[in-house]
Amino acid sequence: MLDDRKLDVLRAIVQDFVSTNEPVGSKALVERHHLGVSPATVRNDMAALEEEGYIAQPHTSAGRVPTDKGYRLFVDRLSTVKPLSGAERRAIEQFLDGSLDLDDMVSRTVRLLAQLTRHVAVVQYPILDRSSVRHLELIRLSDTRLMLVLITDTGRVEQRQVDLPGLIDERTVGDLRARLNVRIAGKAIRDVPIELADLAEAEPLATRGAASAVVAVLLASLVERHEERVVVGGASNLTRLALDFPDSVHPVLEALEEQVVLIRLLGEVNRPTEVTVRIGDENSHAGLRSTSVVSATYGSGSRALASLGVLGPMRMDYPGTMAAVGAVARYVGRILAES
Amino acid sequence: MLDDRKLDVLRAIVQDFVSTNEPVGSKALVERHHLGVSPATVRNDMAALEEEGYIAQPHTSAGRVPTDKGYRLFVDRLSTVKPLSGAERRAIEQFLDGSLDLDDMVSRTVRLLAQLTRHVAVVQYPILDRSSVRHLELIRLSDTRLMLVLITDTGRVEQRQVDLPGLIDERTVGDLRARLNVRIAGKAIRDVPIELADLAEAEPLATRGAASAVVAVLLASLVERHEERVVVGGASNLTRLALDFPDSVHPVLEALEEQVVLIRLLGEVNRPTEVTVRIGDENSHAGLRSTSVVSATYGSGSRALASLGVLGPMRMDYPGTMAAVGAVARYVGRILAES
DNA sequence: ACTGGCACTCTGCGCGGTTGAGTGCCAGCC
DNA sequence: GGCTGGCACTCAACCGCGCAGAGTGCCAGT
Repeated sequence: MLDDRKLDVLRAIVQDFVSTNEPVGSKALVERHHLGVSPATVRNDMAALEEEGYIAQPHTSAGRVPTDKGYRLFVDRLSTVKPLSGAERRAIEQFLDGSLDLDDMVSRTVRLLAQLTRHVAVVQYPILDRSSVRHLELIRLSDTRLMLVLITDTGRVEQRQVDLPGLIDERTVGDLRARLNVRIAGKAIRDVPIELADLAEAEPLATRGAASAVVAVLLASLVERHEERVVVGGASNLTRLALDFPDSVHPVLEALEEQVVLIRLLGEVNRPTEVTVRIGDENSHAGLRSTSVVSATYGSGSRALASLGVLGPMRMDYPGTMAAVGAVARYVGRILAES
Repeated sequence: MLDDRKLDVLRAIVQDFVSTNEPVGSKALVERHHLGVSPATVRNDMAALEEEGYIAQPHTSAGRVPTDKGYRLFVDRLSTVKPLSGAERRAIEQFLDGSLDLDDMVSRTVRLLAQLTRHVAVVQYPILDRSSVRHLELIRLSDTRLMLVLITDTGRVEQRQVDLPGLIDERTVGDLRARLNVRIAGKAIRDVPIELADLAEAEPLATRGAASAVVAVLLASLVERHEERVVVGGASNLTRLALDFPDSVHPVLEALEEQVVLIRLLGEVNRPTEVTVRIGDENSHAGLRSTSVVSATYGSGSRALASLGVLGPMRMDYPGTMAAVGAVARYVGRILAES
């Protein structure tokens, strides 16, 4: 049905359209690519490709444009991974190596991705659920108030204030901190609720109230922060390519401001570590029907922590973008594993 | 030179143009406002206003449009503060009252401002320089590595890792922590360098290396974070009003992605607590020449901590926006003072 | 000092014709 | 059977034109 030459034609159409943003005609095709056949032959192939739904024409007397399905085939079977240039490699290292803390690294990663791909970058913080406890700190703010600081192995820091039912002194705080850390330091976050389930009961009467208040706040914070944080950058790249978005960039920008949408966007990844591409209609959110998302999960070692990626027009340089996203994800993972 | 009626005419022009986004003509003016004079008279006044540079016409045979200078006069002398509606008041309280921590409050504030004003919101974190130390925590990650967590009275948390020159045990960490906190807890951040200048020398020989490493990292983090954090939200409001930006929204979006620009934007505020308006050319950044910025400082008590505001087209509802920004700033300050 | 009237100036819009790129189809050729 | 050159056809984009309408500036009159 689709012989090799037809696939060549599709590949050529995608490449030309990506670089020129104009419907590509049979004549232009044979001129720019050495297909070894005449325009008329290409026209026949194009008719077949259109029949199958890989390309379409905006109007009768115009050239062809790839459809979602066409891009999909291109990404799956017709594109070869484009290795990063040395300069790009170096940029990644230089950009990320000086990171001070997790916040800093995430914001650097966003800027880096946006700059490298010239698209909108989206980076998710390491998911709390998949991290483990490095340390839980209790700080006495007043006689009846503690601050609770949870530090994870991925460098995330969560803090909450706790109002206590009674007075507490510095020494009792120290004891409680020690007992809590014995129980949960090094444990996976998702196991913390189990580990702490019976802590309050085991406490001496004097600290039982304080202990259960602390545990309550801690557990609550682990649950509510299930909504994970996502950072966006490079939004100005949208307006630079405004003409690629038929219904204007407004719905896209709106979608980018909803954390929930972004999390779903990155979360729908199937296979970890691999670079995933979602094209046009494959995105569940209505406002993103004319965009493509290239994402990858990052992690330290074999553990997937969260995802990052970029979002751009369907007309994008898939091989280059996929290479960049993959490389950044790997590098971020490596840095997290080291720290 | 500018009698009362001319000012009335200018006010009417600004109001009409803000609501319709079309050059306003003399006839439409007398119809929509009861000025008590004929179009011809208004035309004479308009000619005078144009002479003085308060209004301009896009082309001959079109109506008039306010200039930067015209908006400025409107804001300074012609507009009356529009009180917030009860619903708006309630929205502010409900939105901000449930804040969990500083991060959460800042992101809520951004969303609130964007929603209330329907413009792009910009919120700055409390400036480190103007906060004081609540507590400095040292956490032993390994034999040669500490994590340093600085908590300010405004709820900011800064963390850094410190590599030590030698081994350290849990107890020594505790001693060092105690001595550090005696020195700096409750002190203004800007005084910390002075307080710690001679700490290492006073330390017992065993911990001197560790102490000076910690102090070095701490001081470095206070200096480098001089670049303060700013959060942006509601960028999709830009594209909603795209036609208000003659040179497209692209340069505006670009400017919004540069922290430095944003910090300058909010930092140029002159008098604290009051709401400040910067119109068109009054903004130093080139990309923001066709925007207006309404900002205010917020603080707890009498101390100004940082600024927040919104950015929108010059054609904006100044009285309403100024009221909203002012109210949010006051409320944020109140919450910070309580916590 | 204000008003009505009038001539003038432009932008925006709709119309029709032209251009050119691109297509589909068909008959002929290898 | 597959490829090619030729040909008629289609349709968006462009251009020039004239018209309508909104708005102005100016002037003479009240």
